[in-house]
Amino acid sequence: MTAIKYQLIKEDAHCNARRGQIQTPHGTIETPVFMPVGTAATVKAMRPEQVKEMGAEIILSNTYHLYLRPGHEIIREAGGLHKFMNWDKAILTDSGGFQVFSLGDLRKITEEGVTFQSHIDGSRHFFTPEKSMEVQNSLGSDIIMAFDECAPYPADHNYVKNSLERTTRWLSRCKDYHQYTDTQGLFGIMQGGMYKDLRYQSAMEIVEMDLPGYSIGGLSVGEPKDIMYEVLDYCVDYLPKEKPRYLMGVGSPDCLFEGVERGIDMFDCVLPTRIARNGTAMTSLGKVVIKNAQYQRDFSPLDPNCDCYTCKNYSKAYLRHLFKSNEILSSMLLSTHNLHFLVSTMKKMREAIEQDRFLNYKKEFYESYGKF
RNA sequence: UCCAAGGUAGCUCAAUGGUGGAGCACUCGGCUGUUAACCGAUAGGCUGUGGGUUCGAGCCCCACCCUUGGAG
Repeated sequence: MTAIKYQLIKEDAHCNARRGQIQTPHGTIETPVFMPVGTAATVKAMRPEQVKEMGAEIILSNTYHLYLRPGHEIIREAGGLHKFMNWDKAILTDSGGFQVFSLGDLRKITEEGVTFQSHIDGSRHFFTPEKSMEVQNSLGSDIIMAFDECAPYPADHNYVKNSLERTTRWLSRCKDYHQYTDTQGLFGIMQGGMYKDLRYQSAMEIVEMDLPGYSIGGLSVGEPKDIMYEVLDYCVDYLPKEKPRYLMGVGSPDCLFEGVERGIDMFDCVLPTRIARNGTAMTSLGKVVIKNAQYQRDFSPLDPNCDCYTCKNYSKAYLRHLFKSNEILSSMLLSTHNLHFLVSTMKKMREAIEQDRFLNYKKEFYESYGKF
C-alpha cells in the first residue's frame, strides 16, 4: 500500500500538458494543480474553510518553521497537522531544504547536515535528512519532501555538481529513514542549476530510487525566465511519465502556463498571497496594483471576469482604502481573490487539456492578461 | 496684562555659529519550495515675519505675529 498514487488521465494532443489525478490519504487531487502555501500551518490571512471553498485540494506547509514554532512534538500531540490546523484535505510539507538556501548567513552546510540559526531567537539547530523526516513524520503530512540543497543562481558548474550529489545522498538517507510509506509519500528533488548535464545526472540518480513523485527544485531563484523555461524543457523529459512532476516555488500566471505546457503537474508559490498582502492583485486583465492612486475613485470590481467573494462584493476603491488604512481585511480580500484566480485558472487549464485546446487557452489568457 | 516654553518637509521631531536631516504620511516600483501586513526608490524646505551682529545665522541680539502652559 502506497500513500500517493498518480494516474495519468489524458495528454493534450498538441503539447506536453497532461491531465491527471493524485490519490492521497486526504482525498484526490486533480492535476495540474496549484497548491497555496501555508508556511506556519496557515495560509496567511485565510480561514481554512475559505481555502477549501475556492477549490484548493492541497496546501503546502513548512518543516523548518513548524519545527521551530510551535515544535513538531506539539503538533504530534495535537493529533497531527491536519487536525491542528483544521484542514482535512491533503497537505504537502517542504523539508526545510529551501531554508538552507533562503536563510543565507544564518546557516552552515556540511555533509552530515545543516546548522541553522533560528531567525526567531537566534538559537542554533542541527538539521539532517533524518531530522527532516522525523519532523515531517510527526506532522503527518500526506506528501513529504526530501531534504535538499537548493543552489543559488548564478553558481558555477563544480559547486552545483557537488551540491546536487549531496542532495542525492541526502535523498537516499531520507528514503532509508522514512518508514511510513503507507500514509506519507516521499518526493525526491532534482537539482542541477542551469546545467543540462547536471540536471540529467540528478534526474537519473533520484529516479532510480523509485519514489511516488519527483520535483524540480532550484528554479525561479533569480534566473531570467527564458533560461528557466529552457531548463524546464529538458528536466521534464528526464522524469518518468507515470509519476507526478512538481515544479517547486513557481506561481506567476505565465510560469504556470509554461510549466503545464511542458508537462508539470504540481506548483506551489507564496506569490499570490504575498503580493496580496503587499497591495497587488492578479486579474484576467493583468496585474492590478490596487494601492495606486488611480483606483481612489474606481468603484468597479477588481476583476470583471471573476466570481470570487471579493469581486462579487467589493470595489477597487474600497480595496485600495483598506490597504492604505492598513486594515487586516485588505490582506484577507486580496488573498482570497489571488488564490481564487490561480486555482480557477488551473481548473480552466485542466478543462482545456481534456479538450486538446491547452495552447489555445494559453493564447487567449496571454492576450487578455497582457504584459507580465 | 505678565511669566515661561516653543514656532524647521503634510505630521511628529533632530541639527557645536560652518553643505538643514530622520521617522511617519504621500507617489511609484519590486516581491516566485515565506526570515516578507515586507523591502526599495522618487518627491517634498525663503527654518513664523521684519531688522541687526558676524567672513558666515535654523542657532546670537531687538521688535512684532502665532501656539501651548502658568499667574493674575
